[in-house]
Amino acid sequence: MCAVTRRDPQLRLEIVNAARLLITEKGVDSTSLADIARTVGISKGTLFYYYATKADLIFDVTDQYFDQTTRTLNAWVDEVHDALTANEIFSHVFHTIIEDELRSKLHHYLIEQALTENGNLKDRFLEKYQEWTEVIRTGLSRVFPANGDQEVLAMIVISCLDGLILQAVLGNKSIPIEAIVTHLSTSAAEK
Amino acid sequence: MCAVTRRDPQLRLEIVNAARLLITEKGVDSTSLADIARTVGISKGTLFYYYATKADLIFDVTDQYFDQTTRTLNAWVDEVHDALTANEIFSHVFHTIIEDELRSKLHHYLIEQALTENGNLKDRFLEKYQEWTEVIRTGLSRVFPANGDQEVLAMIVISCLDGLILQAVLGNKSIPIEAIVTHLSTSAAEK
Amino acid sequence: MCAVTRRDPQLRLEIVNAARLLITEKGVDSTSLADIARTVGISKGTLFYYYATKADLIFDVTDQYFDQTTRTLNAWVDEVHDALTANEIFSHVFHTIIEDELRSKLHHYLIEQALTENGNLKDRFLEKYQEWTEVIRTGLSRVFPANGDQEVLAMIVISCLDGLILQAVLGNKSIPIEAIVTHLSTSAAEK
Amino acid sequence: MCAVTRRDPQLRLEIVNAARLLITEKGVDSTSLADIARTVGISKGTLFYYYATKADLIFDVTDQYFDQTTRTLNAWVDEVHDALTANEIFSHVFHTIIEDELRSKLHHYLIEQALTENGNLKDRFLEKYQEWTEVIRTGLSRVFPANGDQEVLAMIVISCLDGLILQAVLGNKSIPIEAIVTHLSTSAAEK
DNA sequence: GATGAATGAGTTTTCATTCAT
DNA sequence: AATGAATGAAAACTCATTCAT
Repeated sequence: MCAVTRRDPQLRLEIVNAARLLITEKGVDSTSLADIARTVGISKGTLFYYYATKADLIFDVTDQYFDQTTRTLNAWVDEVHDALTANEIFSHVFHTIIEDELRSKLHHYLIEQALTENGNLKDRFLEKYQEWTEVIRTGLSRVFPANGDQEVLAMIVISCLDGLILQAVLGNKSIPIEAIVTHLSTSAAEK
Repeated sequence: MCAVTRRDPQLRLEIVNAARLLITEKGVDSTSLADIARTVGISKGTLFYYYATKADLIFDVTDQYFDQTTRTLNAWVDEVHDALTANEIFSHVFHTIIEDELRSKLHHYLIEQALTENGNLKDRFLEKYQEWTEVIRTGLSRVFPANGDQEVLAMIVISCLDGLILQAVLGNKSIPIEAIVTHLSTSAAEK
Repeated sequence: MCAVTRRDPQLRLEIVNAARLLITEKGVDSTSLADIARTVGISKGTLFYYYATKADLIFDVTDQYFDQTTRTLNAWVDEVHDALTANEIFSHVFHTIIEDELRSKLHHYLIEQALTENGNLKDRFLEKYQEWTEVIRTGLSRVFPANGDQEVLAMIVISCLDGLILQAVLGNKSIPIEAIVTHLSTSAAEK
Repeated sequence: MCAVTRRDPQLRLEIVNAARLLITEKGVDSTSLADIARTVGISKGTLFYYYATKADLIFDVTDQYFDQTTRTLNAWVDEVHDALTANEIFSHVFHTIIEDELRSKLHHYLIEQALTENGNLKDRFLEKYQEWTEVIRTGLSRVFPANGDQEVLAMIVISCLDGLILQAVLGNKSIPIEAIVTHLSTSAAEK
């Protein structure tokens, strides 16, 4: 109607949600625009009207994923307070992330897309990784005040998570999350 | 007739190498059999003569990758001896792995393929991860004898490596490898 | 949106007709989708838009053939009345069917396809044969009322027709249709 | 070795047998030369050495089939003597032919091939059909001496057989062979 | 005589994108 | 704004045939 709401934002959201759903199930390459259109219940023509190329749509899916991940991380950090031990926090975060198979798959499918495409998806991912590392660092600073190594520890935490996610997605059912968490939180405290 | 000389092994190797090269550059899905044939300098028919399906070819590429990775890991562990500190060993391994961008890309492209395909690639990856974890654990047991946490530490090391590789592949040029290595080897020693 | 007008029915019909024509000329296996698309004057992509697989298209060609055959048989039976002798009816039917070379070729090509493919084409053919036999039996019951052998005679008629069609398609120009018809109708009357 | 036995006749026979076997199972089009070579245990090169084209091989398969069929028919006719009734003979022949599913399939696959190819297979089939009709006529003349209609009856018998074979191959399990045979032999006798 | 590596023209199928309505 | 019919370029795969050894 008006210039601001060009292209019904509600439908736009539905498209992105459907795309994310299908990508999560099958990966970017195996998800066709016809699939997405069918899932939303619109025609391919309409889909094209909202997203001129598949890359544009993936862009928005990624954006949505980035925002959600960042919000989740921030929510965790906000919840950190004195009553919780480092071990408890780590344990909660590791379990939640590693056991969310759908999210993990999407994560890797989008990274794969970033590596393959020639656009700026790689840069956007890098930027996000820095942002997420910073959020984690902030959280760590509340648990272990006055410890110089927080940035390094944040990177270790994020890397470990990514690596464990990968194994979880591959089907590793016996990841010793508790032991890993204990090791990491102990080493953090001893610093 | 003779099973050993069936289908010129030299050409077979060339095909796998070309496939690995192209996959490393563009990913599995974006690498067509025509691309591979053209790179090797053979016809698509000949490629089919050597590999009846794309999956067969990917299988061998993966096999080759698995073998090389395992050999590299074993070589490192064999080199571990008293004169080296844990820090030195970790540093060497992390630098070598993280900075090998080609290998890292291939690693992720193959994992992506494992997640998407319906075959047994996931199982093969899982098996390899267990094997690699065990190799690392053996190495750690030489550096930190009589330490019960070696298995967990091995998983942390591998996960960290995977996570850092991912960021490296995405283009993160400022990974504080030394600091991370120091943190990990210190925490390992303190246990 | 509307199910009825989905995919221009006119073009759909043109495709089936072209497919039937080409199959009649060359058989199912020797008729490529590219041939059909070229004959209709559309792209292979458009052909796919109307028929996602070759099997789907063959299905419709077969359906059309079944319907036409059944209609023709029913029309004949409807025309049976007292003024006609059994010999006249048989003669008309045998001449019409045996001399329609195109129809006969299509018949055998489709049966061949039924024998080779793993789908349900065999079952559909069997069902149709039962239906056709029943139609013939109904016709016979009008010519030879109160004769218990009508079912057997119907099978003999259909089998004879199939066998003669086969020879006609192979090029036998001297099938003694009249003599055969006389023999069959006489034997039927004598029962 | 010598000019007469060029190309080991034994191997040639093995090739034809293997080809017939595979064609009987899957049809001509779905049987590749590689399949045949593999079944015989020779290379595709050797196969090509014996049969320069696939058509040549099919030619010999057909020849063999023609010879066997003619021999079988002749054997039946030779066995006809006074002690047997027409009904007994018909019954034996119909059962034997209709229930030999493999032979029936081969029969239709080869006819299909005759209709499709541009060679002289059609003519050869026609010739054989005339020969077979003549053999049957000879047999009938022993059972029903001094009956002018033997040629027509022979055609009816052959056509009926072809038609019934077709339905048998399609999977019709309830062909009333006895009733059909009785009808045919009675009508023959009444003439 | 026999081999099997190599080929290329062919097949069916897929799908992002375009565009007239 | 929305549609869906149409496209073309590409994909993986098949296989009869050729030919150097």
